[in-house]
Amino acid sequence: MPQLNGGGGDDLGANDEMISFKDEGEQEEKISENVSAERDLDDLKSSLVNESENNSSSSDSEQAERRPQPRPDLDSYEKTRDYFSEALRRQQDGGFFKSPHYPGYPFLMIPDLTNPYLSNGALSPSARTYLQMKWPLLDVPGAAGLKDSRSPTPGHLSNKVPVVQHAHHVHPLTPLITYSNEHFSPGTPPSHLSPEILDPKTGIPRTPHPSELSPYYPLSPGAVGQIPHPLGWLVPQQGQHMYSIPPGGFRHPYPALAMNASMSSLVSSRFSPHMVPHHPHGLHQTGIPHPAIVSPAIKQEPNSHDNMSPSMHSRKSPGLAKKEEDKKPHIKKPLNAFMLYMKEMRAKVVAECTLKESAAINQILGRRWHSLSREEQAKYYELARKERQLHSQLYPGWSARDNYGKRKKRKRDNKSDSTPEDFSIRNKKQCVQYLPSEKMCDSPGSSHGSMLDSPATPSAALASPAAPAATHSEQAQPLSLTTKPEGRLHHHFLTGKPSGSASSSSSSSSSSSSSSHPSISIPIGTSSSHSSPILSRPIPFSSLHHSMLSPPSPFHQAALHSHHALFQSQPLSLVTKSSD
DNA sequence: TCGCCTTTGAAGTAC
DNA sequence: GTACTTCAAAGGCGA
Repeated sequence: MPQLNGGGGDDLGANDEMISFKDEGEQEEKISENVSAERDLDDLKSSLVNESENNSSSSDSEQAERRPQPRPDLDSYEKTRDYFSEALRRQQDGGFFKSPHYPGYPFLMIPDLTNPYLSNGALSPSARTYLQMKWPLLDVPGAAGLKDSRSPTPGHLSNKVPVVQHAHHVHPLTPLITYSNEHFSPGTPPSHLSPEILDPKTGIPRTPHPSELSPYYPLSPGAVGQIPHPLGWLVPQQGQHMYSIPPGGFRHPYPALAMNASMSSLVSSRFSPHMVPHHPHGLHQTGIPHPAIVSPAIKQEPNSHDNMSPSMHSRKSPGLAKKEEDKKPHIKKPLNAFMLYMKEMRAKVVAECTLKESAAINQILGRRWHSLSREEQAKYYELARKERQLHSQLYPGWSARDNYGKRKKRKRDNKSDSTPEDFSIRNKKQCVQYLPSEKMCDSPGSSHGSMLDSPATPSAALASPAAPAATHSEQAQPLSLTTKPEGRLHHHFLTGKPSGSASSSSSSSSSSSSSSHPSISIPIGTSSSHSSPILSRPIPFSSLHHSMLSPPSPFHQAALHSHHALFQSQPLSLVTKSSD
């Protein structure tokens, strides 16, 4: 499969071309991409991306200092991730701006990321090498150093690692999740935390092995953000976090994780009072704060005194509960595969097309997502899966339901209650597309849609890289043409759920609706597609870069070909919205 | 200032 | 089991 580059490369994220941003490009383009175009593009992207990124972060040092950081502690692991990914990317590519598969998840690219540690608990050579390569500036201890987790890195730093990572199973997301933002719980980190560290797999508390403590967190990203650091450019720029920690971060169930930039102070005073987890009710055995925790302040007020978990709140009396509900930290949902992908690729897309509107960008990303190879998607699914796992571990009692109604107003509620007339009106309103019609921007890829639906075992899918394109085409059920766009309203309408298809992610018991990728729902003429790629506001196509439109990748072509019979007449337009 | 727009996926509710 | 809803990120834009 052309898109697959050496499996090994994958792991390291070296195969930049897997999904070249310009996948539309044919080989010739690819060649050029790799050479001059890439350079140009890199320059362009770098400048653009940096510009945008730096705008927000402008110089880390500067911003870190002047920016009011209302919640310095809440460093987004995401931003951190981005920074590091970028840094890593540059480091790895020698300055070239390539697109790793997981820029945001550099560690995920560690070969055998699932087990970077040797049986004896020591970091595996490969992992170590990886770390050193990826985080050279982070002072990754050498073999010996790694073992001595305490020496290079403060004990307080080390203790957070285990929180996220299990002894023998380093969570790929660990690095992302700025548990670094975490705080260290005071005192005797290891000893005190050890009992709280749960083995992700077993759920049994375990004592972190020294070797697993510091290696990945020689420096907490968050801390980096605050400390003038040579890695300034690595420091998270936008103060946003994927999972921010509530101001009272340490009061929430997972105080230990709350460490972050603000924690810089920690560096000096590790045991600042607020850092000490109150851990009142033993909400969480792990005492792990998670970036997903967002204080209501983020969107509301950061004053929550209680760090009670939602579940805790639920136990309170209605009135009180409601009141506290406003204060309680908002634990965000873990990002799904697409979201992860979006976060990673958004900057690139923005850089390439200069588009700023997320709606348009998301359309592009959505198409590109479909154009991703199975393996590539699998990686994101895997990441998402792990993130969910981690999230569930961190917030055992959390439920997506907890966030229901948190939003001020549900967008487009009309969806459910809209009448046909409404649709009609809406359709008229949406007569303009953000993106050009399928012809222009739609890629066949979009037609075949995601090949994987949260595969239960993405890794398994990956495990068989040998799978020929044909296989892909088979699995890649083109059909996701689906329509998610239309799907919103009736996406199940034709859904033929993939029987057992690639189905479902491990957790995907619910992959239900969305997992119906393979479903063949051709929205032709369906007016219901309010979620079609059609936007009310037009975006000049001129602003779109050709590369942004998902191009037919070989894989897509294969898929299309195999399904030609089915789709020949339906090239896939994502949506043929009946706008008339 | 707030909500919508858009995307996919996960998880929830409702039937 | 199916269908539908909500939320997750993002940032420009309209009201």
